[in-house]
Amino acid sequence: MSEPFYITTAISYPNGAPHIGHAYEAIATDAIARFQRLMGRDVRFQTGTDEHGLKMAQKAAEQGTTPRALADEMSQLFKDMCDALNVSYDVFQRTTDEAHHTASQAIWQAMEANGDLYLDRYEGWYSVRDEAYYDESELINAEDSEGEKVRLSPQGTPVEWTAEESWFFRLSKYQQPLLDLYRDHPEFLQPDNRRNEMIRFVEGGLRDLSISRTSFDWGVKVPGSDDHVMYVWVDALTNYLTGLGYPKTDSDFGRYWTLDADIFHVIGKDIVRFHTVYWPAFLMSAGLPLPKQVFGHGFLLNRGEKMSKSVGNVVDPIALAEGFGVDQLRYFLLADVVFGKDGSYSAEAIVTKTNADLANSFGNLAQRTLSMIFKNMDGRLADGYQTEAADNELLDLVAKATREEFVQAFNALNLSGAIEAWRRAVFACNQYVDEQAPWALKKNDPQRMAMVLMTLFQAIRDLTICIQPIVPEAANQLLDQMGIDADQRSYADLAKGDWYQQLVMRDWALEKPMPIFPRLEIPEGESAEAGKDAA
RNA sequence: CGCGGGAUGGAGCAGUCCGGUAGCUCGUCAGGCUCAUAACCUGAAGGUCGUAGGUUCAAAUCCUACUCCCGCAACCA
Repeated sequence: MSEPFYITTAISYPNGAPHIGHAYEAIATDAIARFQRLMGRDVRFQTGTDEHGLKMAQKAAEQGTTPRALADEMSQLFKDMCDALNVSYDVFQRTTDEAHHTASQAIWQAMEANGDLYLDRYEGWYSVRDEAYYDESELINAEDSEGEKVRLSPQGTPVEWTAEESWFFRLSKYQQPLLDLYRDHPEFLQPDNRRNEMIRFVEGGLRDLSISRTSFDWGVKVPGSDDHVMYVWVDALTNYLTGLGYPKTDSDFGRYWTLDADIFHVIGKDIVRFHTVYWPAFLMSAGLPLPKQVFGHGFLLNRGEKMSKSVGNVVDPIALAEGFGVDQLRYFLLADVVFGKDGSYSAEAIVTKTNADLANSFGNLAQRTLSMIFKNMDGRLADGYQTEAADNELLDLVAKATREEFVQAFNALNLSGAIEAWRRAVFACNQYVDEQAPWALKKNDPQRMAMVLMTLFQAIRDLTICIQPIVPEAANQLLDQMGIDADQRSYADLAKGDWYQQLVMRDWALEKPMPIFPRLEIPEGESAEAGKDAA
């Protein structure tokens, strides 16, 4: 059996509809999962929703519904989004599932058995209106209507010194083990700048963490303390174990969550602390293996501005996918945004990028090639294929790009770099078409024309297999058109050459080719705005 | 001294860790081709790589100071 590879997105907090950022994370993680499958790994891919906590309870109260009903409704939206975007998850884990409560309580008890939990009082500045504690340093000094000095929360609500009984986790105990982890395993937290941030944070000292609440009850009950629910992050992080069957060891948990397994969390840069400080500390405490890598990706900005509901620039990812195409959206986000950095998107950027790369360069390359084969060779592949130097050069270049450059960049999580390597190979193919001018050969050297078209057919097959993780749907369609068997599309198959002869032997014939990437138009209004920006 | 990110041809970006002819896309201009999705190919113009110093034979890249922009400041990907 092939090597296990466990990859997850963060679970989304569904107190609002999914936005482009959720879509970005799901798509990026999906691309990596698909890539690893094509590399022959036994991939387990999980995503889901984190449905507990105060905000969900508040939101439900506002809407006059129950937290459970709200969670059901909102969670479904996230699942629908993943499905709409071709996200190939194996498990969609909800934290309200019964099994998840069991798992969370199990890890709690494991931490408790290790002596890392204790009951104490949590004291701090509490805002009743926000239902949240604030640090002294966050408070704002102000005066009330009578001119009395008062302290306000960052949201401008009154705060009072409050004490609440709470369970604590001995996070302080794990300061050095965590620093050792960052030092000995720099790959644990990527990109590097995020790791440096965390090292600085941990070096600054870790306080024990309050990990239970008594002020509301929408959460996982603390074992033995029925009036306490777990701090949402304790239960949220545990979802990565739940979906594998933890605490049962004879489950997938025993296969994917082991000391030497690849365990990979893809998360947003805002929650790096939870995944690289709290999570490994919890796992160490519970005596469980740690993830191999946590990757904090960047945020997407709408035309360079942060998305916000008040500005009204929050975009529904499903609407984007419907407007521009799922593969187009995926391609844009993965090719145009450097993985790990913030990126910017806009309708015209998506249209420009995907038209240039997918429709004009790659789609048109496939279309012009397949059309010529269809029209001039009855859609059949030439038997007795004889190459010349130029053909070999092109095929070598494509092989190098798809089997080496793309794979190396992808393994290094340089997704845009991988796509860049692929794109350069596409350019080389178009260049080759121009130099060889098969339409001219058609008149004076049909033999040679056939060889040129066969060279292109092979190059396109390689390019299409290569790009599957990014644009799975279109790649499948094209490979279908080209007669490539579904079980001959892995990266291992790239190095094999017998597929061509197989097609010849079975007298396979191409049908009239259909363009896979139509050109897109910039929507009305968007282009006007672009003009305004330029002026 | 709160923390972090950014400043590279008209626009958007890569390159900065590991100094050595400044790269990509879009846009513009000129030419070629006509197989193809008004697509493709070639060439050109356009940058003192935020500012000022420093190290070096050599700095976008290392060091120092400064300016401007943008995020964050314990639960928003």
